[in-house]
Amino acid sequence: MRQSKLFSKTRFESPKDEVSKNADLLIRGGFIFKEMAGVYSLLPLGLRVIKKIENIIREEMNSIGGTEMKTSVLQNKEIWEKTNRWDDAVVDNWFKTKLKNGADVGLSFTNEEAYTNILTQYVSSYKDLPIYAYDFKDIFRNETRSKSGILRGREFYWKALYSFSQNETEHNRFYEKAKVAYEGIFKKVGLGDKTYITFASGGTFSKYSHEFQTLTESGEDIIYIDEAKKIAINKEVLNDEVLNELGARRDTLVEKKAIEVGNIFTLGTRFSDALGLKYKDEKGESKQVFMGCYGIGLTRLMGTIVEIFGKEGEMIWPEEVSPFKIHLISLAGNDSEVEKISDKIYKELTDAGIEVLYDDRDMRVGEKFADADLIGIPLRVVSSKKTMEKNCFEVKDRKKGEISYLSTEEIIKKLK
RNA sequence: CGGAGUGUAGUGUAACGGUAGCAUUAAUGCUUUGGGAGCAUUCGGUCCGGGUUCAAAUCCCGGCACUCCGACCA
Repeated sequence: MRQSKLFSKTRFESPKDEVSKNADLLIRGGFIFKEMAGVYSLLPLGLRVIKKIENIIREEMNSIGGTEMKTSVLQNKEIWEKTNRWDDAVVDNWFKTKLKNGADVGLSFTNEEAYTNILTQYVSSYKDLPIYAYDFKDIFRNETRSKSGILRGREFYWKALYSFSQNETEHNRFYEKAKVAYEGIFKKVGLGDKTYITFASGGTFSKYSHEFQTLTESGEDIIYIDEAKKIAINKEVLNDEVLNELGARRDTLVEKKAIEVGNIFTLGTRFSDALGLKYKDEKGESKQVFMGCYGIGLTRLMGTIVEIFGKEGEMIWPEEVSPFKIHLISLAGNDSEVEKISDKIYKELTDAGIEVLYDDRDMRVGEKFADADLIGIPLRVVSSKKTMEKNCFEVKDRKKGEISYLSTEEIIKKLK
């Protein structure tokens, strides 16, 4: 993409109404636009990052048997009354509205009811199970206080997968697979070494749920890490009994702040009971479907990546989620020869299937480099009179801080 | 929802109750071109509603919005 066609502009100064690093850098880089507290639009660059994350998650979900679909945002009150989650006294962060005919509808704050209800139509035999269905969706939560930029918004984008199994044994097998898939996701988006699988409170059907917590000072959660076991325990469930059970010792635990970037938990039959999701087993006996839930907030994940990799006035995206692979900067000035060469490498890289943000604007170097620092693409390629004379391009690995001089072919090779 | 703070141009900031200024952006021209360049000209603003006053960005009341701390986070 030619940067001259990118309508978003970087900002020299921090917005005065944001304190969190993620919102500061994402707004300054032109990734998001603040609509109101806790509500942000995704600009072209931000959407590209989200799509990258989305594809990473999609691949992992599909690899463990997930089937993608899309549930509606408008929700039917009757369904939620059956699970006792319509009443504001029970769930206080609903956004609710009315149809013209006066009927109440809600905007999805989660998806258990929708999936369970849909599947009552389609599941009748043990042969229909298991089912692993998921969607990417805008979710609405009427938080009393949104905070920390895009980490806790009133409207956000998430992935939720629901597993429907014949029984707990079958459920547990998938649950363990989901854990591995989640680890793969966080590794791929660049958070692997800072993200810990964390024991958290479970609910009716299991002792624990598992959260994926990424260590950072800007986190809201307190967790206790056992570095040797590579696990963590959420402060909310930490007690002697739990320590005993997990074989951990208090004196080896380290207290850390973290952001919950994902969670998986066992739902059991709570929703299938309430909504009548049953199947007939081999003997013709009626059984309740056993459920699990697996969530990741994509917008929160993007914010977390910025918290981890952002510095003052500078961002370096992990390669897998970077909006483009290469930031090509042309320092042509008035030199039409340099411009020709810049256009040429842009075309060659693009033709090779590489995503390039091409800074073809007529601006000074300082400004172009400052923009590149904010936009955060990890690989920067400069085309200038200097590089033209050397018959190559300057390639900077921004993460390592290394500069090399390569031909177009060598750059393509480097990215393959 | 409780507490604290803040609302001035697209952005960031000044102004004792007395001419709304500076920087940046944008526009035009000339110069400049490897880290937010220089000169000149131009455009653009006091959150909303009420009150006090000869006079309100400034004081008072109400509303709205935003930030932070706490509570909450299925």
